Amino acid sequence: MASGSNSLMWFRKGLRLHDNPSLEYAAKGSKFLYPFFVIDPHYMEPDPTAFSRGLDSLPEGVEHRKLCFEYDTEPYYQALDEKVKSYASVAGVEIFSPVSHTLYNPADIIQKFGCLSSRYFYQCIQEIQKSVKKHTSPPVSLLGQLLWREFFYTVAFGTPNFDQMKGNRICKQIPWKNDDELLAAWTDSRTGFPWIDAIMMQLRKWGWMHHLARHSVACFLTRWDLFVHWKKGRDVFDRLLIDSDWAINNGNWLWLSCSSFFYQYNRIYSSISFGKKYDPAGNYIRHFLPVLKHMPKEYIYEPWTAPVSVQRKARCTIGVDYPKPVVSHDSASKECRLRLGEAYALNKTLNGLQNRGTHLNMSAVYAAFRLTVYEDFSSLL
DNA sequence: CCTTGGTTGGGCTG
DNA sequence: CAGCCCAACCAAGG
Repeated sequence: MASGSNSLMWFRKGLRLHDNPSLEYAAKGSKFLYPFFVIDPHYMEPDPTAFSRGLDSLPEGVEHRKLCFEYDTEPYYQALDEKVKSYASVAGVEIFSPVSHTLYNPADIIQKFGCLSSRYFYQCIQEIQKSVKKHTSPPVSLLGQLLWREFFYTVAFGTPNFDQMKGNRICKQIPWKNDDELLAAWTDSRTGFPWIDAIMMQLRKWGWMHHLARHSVACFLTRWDLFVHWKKGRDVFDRLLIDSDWAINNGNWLWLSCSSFFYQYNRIYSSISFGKKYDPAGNYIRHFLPVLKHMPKEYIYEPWTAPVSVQRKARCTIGVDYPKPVVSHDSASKECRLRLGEAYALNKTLNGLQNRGTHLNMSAVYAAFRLTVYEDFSSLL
């Protein structure tokens, strides 16, 4: 590109200066670089049909030779990029859009727009591991979490209708309930199961919770108790999580609902014993559900079992101050297992016709990981 | 064999 | 004897 030309740098998700090949390319040989960011309704209200101001807002008045932005595999951006390809050919603008290495990192930088490069983060982890004697390994380690990102990005991009049940060839077809009241109880922390309600409260208050907490509420909403469609929970997470990521969110809901990747539906996150294992005193529940603050720890995970005298002393009457369980756990979970068993049997007969189960193993994850050529970026440090 | 379960019962420690 | 850790078993689809 001859010097003296102008470049447009279109920031979408990756708002960062480090490891940003499109920004680097936009700056190279340009007389003027025009960075711009469009406030897109899609950011506020994820909706594939939402009106986008993306293209209408390209800065005018200046002749541009290059338009640079991060390539994005999410369907919303794929559709948008189609329009950009026609705009570019009319205007005679060169497009440069390398694959995204954006990482959503709410822990340190509270925002949604990926100020951290996954490749840079990978290098940081490598450096830290060199300096310590013992560390965990993939798949459960921090590095493992990066592998999952690459895996879900790869599968999501290669699977039509990845965010749907129907027409998604790796997704089990399961007759989920369409129960808006159960969904609302789950969303609004009114299920009567403190471990579940506390987690959903943290989601609404902080926009973030531990991933095993996410597993707990996803398991509860779908295959273990409420039998509500995983897409409904996916939408709530997508709207409320500050680190929401299309491929990872959908991938995990497919996983946790036993619709794909993982199928051992008898293996569950108990809404009572799972939290108790790590927090026997129930301090997490007390923090996010202050109404249960004075409930003795013997009852905090199952307050409906507390004698009335105990409830009165704790100033929390179940059914008045805090809801009774929205379902009877024993019969609800039994019903769920029955329905899943039937659905699985039916899916077996469908296999080969339309639905193909996907089995996950670590070698597939590593294969996806290698595609990202993280190793080439040691110079970033 | 598999990303991160639940339950039980034995054995150890204080 | 209480509290804790760990192994074994459970029930499973791809």
